[in-house]
Amino acid sequence: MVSEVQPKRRNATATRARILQAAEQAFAELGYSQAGIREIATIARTSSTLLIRYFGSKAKLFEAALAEAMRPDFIGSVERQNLGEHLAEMFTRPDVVIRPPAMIALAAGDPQAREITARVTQELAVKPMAQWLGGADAEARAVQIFMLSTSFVLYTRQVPVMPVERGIDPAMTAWFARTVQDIVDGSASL
Amino acid sequence: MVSEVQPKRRNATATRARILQAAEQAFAELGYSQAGIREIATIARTSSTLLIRYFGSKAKLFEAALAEAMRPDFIGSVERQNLGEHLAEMFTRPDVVIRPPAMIALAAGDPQAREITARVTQELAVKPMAQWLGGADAEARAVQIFMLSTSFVLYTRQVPVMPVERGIDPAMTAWFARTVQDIVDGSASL
DNA sequence: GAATTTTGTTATCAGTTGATAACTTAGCTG
DNA sequence: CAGCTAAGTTATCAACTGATAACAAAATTC
Repeated sequence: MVSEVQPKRRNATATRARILQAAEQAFAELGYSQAGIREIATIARTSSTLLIRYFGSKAKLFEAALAEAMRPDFIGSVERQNLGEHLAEMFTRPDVVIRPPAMIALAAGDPQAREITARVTQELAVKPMAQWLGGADAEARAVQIFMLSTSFVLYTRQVPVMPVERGIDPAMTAWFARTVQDIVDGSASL
Repeated sequence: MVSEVQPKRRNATATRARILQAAEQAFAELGYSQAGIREIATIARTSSTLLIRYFGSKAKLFEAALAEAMRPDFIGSVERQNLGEHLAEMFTRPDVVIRPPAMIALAAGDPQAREITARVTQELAVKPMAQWLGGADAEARAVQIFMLSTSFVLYTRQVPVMPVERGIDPAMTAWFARTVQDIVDGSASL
C-alpha cells in the first residue's frame, strides 16, 4: 500500500468556515466554558493557533458563532397563527440540537459570554422578533418568547428534571406552544 | 497600639456553616464554573483545604449548597391565588439575588453541575411544588413554573437583553405573574 | 524565477484550577 | 499534665486553559 502524502490544499476561507461551524456545534452542545479552543479546533480539523489567528480570541469566536447561529431566523416564513406550534415542533425534534437557545443557556455561566449573549441576542433576535410581533410591548413580548424557548430547551434537554424517557411530555409541549402563541396573539398583554 | 494575636477559636461546625453560606452566595452570583474554591473559601474566611476536607469536592459542595438554598421552599405559607404575584415580587426585589433560579441558570454550563442540578431540583423543588399544586399534570406544571422562574431571573438579571435601567419592565413582570398564576389555577392545562 | 505574503505547524508560556501532602497547634481526654 | 485527636495553615502538584513565538512551506506578486 503506497500511502501518498496529500499536498494539503490551502484555503483560509474554508478553514475559517469550518472553525465557525465547529464552534457553533461545540458551544451549543458543551457550553461556552466547557468548549476549549483545542477541542473546537480538532472538530474543525485545524489547530487552536489558527482559530485564534482568525477570530482573535475565544470570546470573539463565540460572538461570531452565536451571530451565525441566529442568522437563519426562527421567523420569516412562519404564519402568525403558527409560531407556537412551529417552535414546539422544532424544539422537540429528536437528535437535533437547537442552537440559539442551547448556546444562550449554556453560556450564562461566564460573565464575558453573558455580555456577548445579551448584546447579540438583543440585536439579532429580540429586535427582529419584536418587529415581526408588532403591537404593544413588542420588545417585552419578544423577550418573553426567548425566555420560554431558552428554558424549555434547557429543562427538557440539558437539565432533565422530569424523566424524559420517550420524547418530551406532551402536556409540557402543548403548554409551551399555547403560551408562545398567546404572546404572539397579544392576548397575554391584556 | 498593641496588636494582640487572637487565640483563634476552633469550631468545625461554624466553619462548615460559613463555607456553605459562602458557596450559596458565590454559586448564585458567579455561577458554578466561575466560583473557585479559593474564592469561596476566602469569603468564608477559611482555606480551600478545609472546604475540600469538609465537603469532599467542589461538586459535592455545590450539591449541598443547592439543597440548602432550596430548603426554605418558595411555597408553604403562600396562598394559592397569590403565587404568581408572590414570585414576581420576590424576583424583582432590588439588590437581592434569588438563589435557586440563579444557581440553576448559572450552573447549566457544566455537565457535572447539570446532573446535580437536575437531581436536586427534581427532589427538593419540583416534587414538593407538584404536591402543592395538585391536579392534572402536576409535575409538568411544577416544571413549567421553574422554567418561567429560571428564565425570568436569567434574562432580567444576568443577561439583560432589554435595557433594564430603572427596575424591570412592568409589562414583563405582569406577564410573568399572570402566566405563573394560570399554571397554578390549572386553567393553562385545559 | 526570486521575493514576499499568506497559510499552516510545533513548541511553549504563564496563569488558573481542583485537589493533596505535610506540618502545626488548639483543645479535649484520661 | 501527658498524649491524642481534630482544626487549621502552608506549600505544592498535576492538569488544563487561552494565547504567542518561532518556524516551515505553499501560493501569490513583481
